Amino acid sequence: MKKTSTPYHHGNLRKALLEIAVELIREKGADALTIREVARRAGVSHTAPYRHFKDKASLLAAVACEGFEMMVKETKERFSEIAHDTLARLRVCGIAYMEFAIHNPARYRIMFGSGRPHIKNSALRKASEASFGLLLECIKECQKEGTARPGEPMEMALAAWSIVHGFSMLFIDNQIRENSLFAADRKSMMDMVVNNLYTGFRI
Amino acid sequence: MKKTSTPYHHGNLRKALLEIAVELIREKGADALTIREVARRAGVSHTAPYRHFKDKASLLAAVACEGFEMMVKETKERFSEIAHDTLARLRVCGIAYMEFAIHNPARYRIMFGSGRPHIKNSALRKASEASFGLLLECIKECQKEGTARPGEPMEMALAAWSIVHGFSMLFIDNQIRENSLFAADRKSMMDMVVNNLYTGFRI
DNA sequence: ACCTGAACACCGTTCAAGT
DNA sequence: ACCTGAACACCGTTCAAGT
Repeated sequence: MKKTSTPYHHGNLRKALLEIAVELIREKGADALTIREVARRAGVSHTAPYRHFKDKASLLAAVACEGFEMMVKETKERFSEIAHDTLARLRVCGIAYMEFAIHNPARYRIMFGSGRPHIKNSALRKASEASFGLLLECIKECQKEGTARPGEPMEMALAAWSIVHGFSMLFIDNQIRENSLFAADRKSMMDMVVNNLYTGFRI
Repeated sequence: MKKTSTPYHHGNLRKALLEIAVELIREKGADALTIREVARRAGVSHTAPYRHFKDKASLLAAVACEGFEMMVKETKERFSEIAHDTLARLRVCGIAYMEFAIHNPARYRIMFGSGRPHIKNSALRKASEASFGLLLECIKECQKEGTARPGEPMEMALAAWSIVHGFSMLFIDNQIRENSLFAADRKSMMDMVVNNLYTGFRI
């Protein structure tokens, strides 16, 4: 009756822990993410997670890392669905970013979590830079084709990142929705954001 | 030897607790903000704070509230220092916002803290709306004078808020500085942000 | 009114010990 | 290798009791 994986060993505890962590945050908020509760749900002792993650911060870093990878993947999928139009791609870059944040608020908050204790995690850094790189490339392509004004691409990417990140944060923290000052729905608010960045305030 | 305030009663515990809370976050990060540690530093039992704040979230809400009031005050002070130039005021609105965030990162993070548990606090909401109102008025004035393009002011204010909030968050979470992709200093990065919003990406 | 101390039900982390 | 249980030093919150 012995298989390669026994009932005693959990098989893929690491993966299970990550899934449970996200579940937990989604269900009960960031404060409910407790290493002991994750272990409980996994049916494992509260010290078992320490075999897979150095500490709580490392668990959070892993969740964040997955998040950036998901974001990049989703954005690329959208790219392949549209014609090769540089401006459309730039727009998709922003929209996909905000939609990811809004659809995965718990995870997104961890990705940019307070006090960034886990930023020195190198896998996480690499994943986050890949996401930024996508944006940067889009801007450069637009400039090459003449659909965006000339200018330092890095500066423009920073502005673009700021606006989509700012909107996402404000939205998921209910700083916008509950204000009731904004009548518009999600979709049109996201359009507003990218349109305003493209058009600017100048006359 | 009896004065109006005895050594037994603390006098102004509430105020002291708020100050200590900010100190604590600045020194040791958000995780170190513990109601027990605040009480310890105030030289008071760990349950005394509950006389002044319903729970930890209420303490945080009070800290956040003070923050918005400080931000509005600082922005208005800058207004009075410059000529009455609508566009300059709009710019100052953004710069003052980002500078407040960067100079008070701990407090700023609480103001937009994860999971907004205290947003239903009405004093906090009022203070935050006052800050947004300032921005909204600036935009309307610019439109009246023809220094900003026409358009729904609310939408434009949301875009402006998003970009300065996004930049502030990215900066204080070291998502920008440690990237080392950006050679620029604080001051010129903030200029970049407002310039990009004003100019836009269009040709 | 304002403050205290004990108590309760939790945490994260460590470490010797088990299979 | 992987997991457990007890232990340590903490939390937030409640509540009867003191001045």
